[in-house]
Amino acid sequence: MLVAGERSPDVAEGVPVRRPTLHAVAARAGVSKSSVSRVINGEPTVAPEIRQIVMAAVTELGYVPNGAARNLVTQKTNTIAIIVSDPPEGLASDDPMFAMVVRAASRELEAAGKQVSLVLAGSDESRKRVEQYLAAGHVDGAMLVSMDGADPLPAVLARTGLPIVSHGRLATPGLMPWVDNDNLGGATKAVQHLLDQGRQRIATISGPLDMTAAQDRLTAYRETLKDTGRRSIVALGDFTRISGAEAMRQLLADDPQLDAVFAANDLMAIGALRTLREAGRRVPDDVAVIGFDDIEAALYTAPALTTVRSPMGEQAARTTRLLLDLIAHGTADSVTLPTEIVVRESA
Amino acid sequence: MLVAGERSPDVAEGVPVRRPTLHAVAARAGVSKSSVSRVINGEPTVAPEIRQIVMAAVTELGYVPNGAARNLVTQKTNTIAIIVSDPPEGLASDDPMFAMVVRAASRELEAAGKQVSLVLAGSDESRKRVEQYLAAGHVDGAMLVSMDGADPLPAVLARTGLPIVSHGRLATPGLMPWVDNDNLGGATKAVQHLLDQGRQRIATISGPLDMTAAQDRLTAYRETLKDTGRRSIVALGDFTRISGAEAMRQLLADDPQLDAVFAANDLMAIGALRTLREAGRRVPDDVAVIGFDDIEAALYTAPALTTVRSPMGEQAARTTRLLLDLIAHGTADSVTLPTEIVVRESA
DNA sequence: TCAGACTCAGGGAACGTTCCCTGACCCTCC
DNA sequence: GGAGGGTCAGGGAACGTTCCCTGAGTCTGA
Repeated sequence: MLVAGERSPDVAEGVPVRRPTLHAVAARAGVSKSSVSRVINGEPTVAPEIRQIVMAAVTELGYVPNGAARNLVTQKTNTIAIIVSDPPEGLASDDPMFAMVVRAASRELEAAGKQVSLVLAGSDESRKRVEQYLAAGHVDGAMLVSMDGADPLPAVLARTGLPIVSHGRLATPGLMPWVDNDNLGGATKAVQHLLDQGRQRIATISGPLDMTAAQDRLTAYRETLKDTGRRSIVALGDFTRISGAEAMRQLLADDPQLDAVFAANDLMAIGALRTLREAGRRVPDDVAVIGFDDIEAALYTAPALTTVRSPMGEQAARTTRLLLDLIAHGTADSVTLPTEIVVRESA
Repeated sequence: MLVAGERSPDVAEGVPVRRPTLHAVAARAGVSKSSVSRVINGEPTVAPEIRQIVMAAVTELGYVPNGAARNLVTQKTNTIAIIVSDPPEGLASDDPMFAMVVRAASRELEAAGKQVSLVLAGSDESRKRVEQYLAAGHVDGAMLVSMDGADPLPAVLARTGLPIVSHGRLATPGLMPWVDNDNLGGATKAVQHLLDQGRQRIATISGPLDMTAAQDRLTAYRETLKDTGRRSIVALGDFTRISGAEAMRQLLADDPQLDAVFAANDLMAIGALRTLREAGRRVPDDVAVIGFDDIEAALYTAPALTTVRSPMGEQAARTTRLLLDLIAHGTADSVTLPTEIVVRESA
């Protein structure tokens, strides 16, 4: 019942309503706040009848423990930061990798009862903020996503002493555990597939070379070709569709006779496909195209894209579990996941 | 200088190092913690020399204020929740909308000095957790993304009294402010474009009808066609590529004579394109295809997709600012953003 | 029957801030 | 010269939990 002048705790009208505290529940139930705390936290050493009385008071008042107070006293937050290096405005903002990774990691963390704090590390000042944020004890651990080699952030964050892992191997080894794909193996398979088809002039569209994934894929391309005495034909992209389209134009200008392209990711392969279509080259008859990642869109290109499957969702999930392990046991081992080739129409 | 036996505060080796507190800084600087607090928070009523001494102690000790303690006493967290309804495992996990919206919103929040808490609301139990999470005072406000009409979450959360806004209009009006596209207008333009081309049998692939965006787009399709005396040909999708491909198959079976399709989003249009190609229909000669959203991938289909541009990034940014307004002023007005048609090759 | 162990509730000190309030000190002006 | 006002530092009470410790009460076994 509401007495005149009282406010229903459910209704907020402008004035913020103070939520009930442990103390209020204790008073309502006629027990100490220690007992209420014990009930809330499911401790066994509490009499069934008291538990029942307390539970009744809890539901009656709609009590929910205050997070900040809890965090303060327990010195943990139950929160994990996902730190994504944010490209300058506009670049690859619909990146399927972002969606897959963030989503898969969030699911895994949710399942482990952790909350997710998403941090975009873009400008230099925001990097400073990230460091402060972690140091402020807002999170129990962090997961780095798609850091490039030039980025000082991993080293800085590693020094905080907080448990941190990386999604993808870092340029600087030993800083923290990571989970990566077998980029070397996957790219080798891709190029080998083109060779097996009898392709003679095999070009590649590389990713940004400050990222280890791009480096590895380029290295494997070069090594594999070298063994056959063929020369490398390389154009540089940045993992976006448009950079793939542009790089393909350049490749066609550099070597009009090329008959195959290995793009370091599917997005760039999709861009390359468009350029080839505009240039009147048939795929795969005139030019074979192979990508990397096997994103869902690869199934819907015309022709459907042959590519290397890298299990992005699983990589994210494994990275998450790696972090949880690190938090729980203080140690965790890096993992490399296998990749496999998926042959469709484009090569 | 480190005395033997001491630990550098920078280095953590197994044992977690306690970070310095306000108290420690005060002791180091030889002032009270009140003064340190004032310096940290940039209050003007502090003598320059004291400020300097304190700042020196702060940098020397590497002090960063503890977030939990701050949140506890100030009753605010500087954190905003982005609550995304998470589809059952696997469904549209590379959704470009997810990436765009989360990214744009995060950028805007970052710029406003807010932290982002990403919450995936999937199963029923996780919904319960979301409610508890908000009630626990972990965030100052929340933004709902792509809630379907059947979802009880918006109503439940609205009752917490916390400032909440919705990205996209909700099925239940009046619950909270929102920012939406002009779906009605955009879909009308799309269908009108097909009519203007002289298309006779215009079908549509609808989105999931428990979402207002899908409803609006379908309604506009129906209304626009009704005026011309044509009959509606509708297949149901769920906004994913594969559902678009499947729906297209069904449409072709239902009416082999159709000469145009309006897909309620680009992803489904992309799926439809594939089915049409497999069925040997030429686009746009035999069948015109038009999508909705103008995602980046629409530029890379063959043929390039004609579509309706809905400014997803701006919608997310506006939704974010709406929330910040709501928090600051206690009130905010819903917004509808204009849409425009983008004519490419497919229609 | 009584000591000792065991069970379980309550009191109260932390956790690390912010912020109100008091009061020291200096300056100005009558 | 002293009252009054203004500036600015320090003390300490919150904020809402957890968790250690004490102690009341019950049970067991000699």
